[in-house]
Amino acid sequence: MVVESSASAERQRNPRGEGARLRVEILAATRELLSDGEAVTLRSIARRANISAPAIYRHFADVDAVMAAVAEDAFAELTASLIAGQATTPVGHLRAVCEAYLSFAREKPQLYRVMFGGVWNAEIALVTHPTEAERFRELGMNAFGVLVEAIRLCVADGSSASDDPRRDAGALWAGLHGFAELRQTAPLFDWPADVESTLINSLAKVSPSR
Amino acid sequence: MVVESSASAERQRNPRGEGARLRVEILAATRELLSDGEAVTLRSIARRANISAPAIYRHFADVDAVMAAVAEDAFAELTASLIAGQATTPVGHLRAVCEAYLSFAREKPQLYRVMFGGVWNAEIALVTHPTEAERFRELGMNAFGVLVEAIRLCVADGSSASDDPRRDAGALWAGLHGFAELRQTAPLFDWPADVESTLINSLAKVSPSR
DNA sequence: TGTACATCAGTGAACGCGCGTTCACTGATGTAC
DNA sequence: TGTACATCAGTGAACGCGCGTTCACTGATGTAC
Repeated sequence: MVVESSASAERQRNPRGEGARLRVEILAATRELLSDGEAVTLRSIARRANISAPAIYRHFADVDAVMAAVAEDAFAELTASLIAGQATTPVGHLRAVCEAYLSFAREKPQLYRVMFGGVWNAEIALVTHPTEAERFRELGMNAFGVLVEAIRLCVADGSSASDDPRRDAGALWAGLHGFAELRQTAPLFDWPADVESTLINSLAKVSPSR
Repeated sequence: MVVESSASAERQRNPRGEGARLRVEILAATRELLSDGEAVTLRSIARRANISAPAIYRHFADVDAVMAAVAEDAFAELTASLIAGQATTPVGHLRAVCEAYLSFAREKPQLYRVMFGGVWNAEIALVTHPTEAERFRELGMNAFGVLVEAIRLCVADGSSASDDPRRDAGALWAGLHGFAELRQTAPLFDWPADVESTLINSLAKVSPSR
């Protein structure tokens, strides 16, 4: 049984200038709900963060604003994880980037869906929050740029036959996204073991390794 | 203003043996909500179908059962549309299949998401409705089989260099799905015009046409 | 140094809403005699 | 042929719930004098 009013007994208020601390606690609580696969509502966030529901309004305009902040952090994490790998060759780097992308999607599926899965309806957001939509486009382009650059390095190196890295990176992104999502959505489908390498080899036009 | 109780004034009850008629009206109402982008709830379905909410229970166990029936119909439609095209060559057929897939996803995005988008959480359904999950696997396999067969025909014809049509069809499905979804989710991304043909040419290993 | 006060982080009660689900019912229609 | 009755498609009121949002408030803490 959840007793919402017990919050005050367990929390102690943040000191004066540091109300911003609650902001990060709210975001952390939202992430927890997502990773536990639970429903994200303003009230469920408040319960997780052990605060009363109205306290969220001091930090966010509404529940969409919370989700936007979560998504923004997630984009930064994704981009960081894409470039985190160490590789000795351009092709090795490209493979590491793709693997990092799929790992992110597999390990944080709900978070991934907030970013790319249309949970947060893009078409509506485009109309109602044009500034935010543009911000996410930029964040997405940062991540996409890593992929384009990885292919470009392979081309420069002679290991990719791509004649249009941006187009091929777009197709590869589609392939990785589709694979990441369908693996979740259609787990009963008997996925061939080498779909990932097939996507990379065919779309980035590199030769199979080993 | 919606007056729910006016339903009886406008509808006339189905005759005795034909209560099943309401079943198809319920499914049609659900499809309308989806294509209008409105929320699908038991009550919203009832409002659309111009019946009272409890009337749905005579035909479906719950709202999930309605969605399952909608998805089932949609799979049949998708498979039918994939094989509807007339083509003179195997490669032409393959391209027509892929185009039909993307058209379905573009023209009925919400319906497509019910089938593949994880709106209807696959992992949970797997546990709670194992029989239904298996049923959907079969329906999905029917559609997928069209793609595999299209590549096989190209191989037989000498126009595809695929050495594993099932694997390449899996990768192509991922690519088409990812492209279909991201085009919706990330409309601000400046998609290259030829992503579709790049996916087909590279993953089905056929040479560019014209 | 002591005290009055402004600030501000957060609470708790309350609201109206739409939801899924239940229940007893209604009333037209087909059927049995 | 007429009538009583069973069937059955669908209604309408009611329930408890969780939701987002509002509002007046509380009470600890830093600051001004």
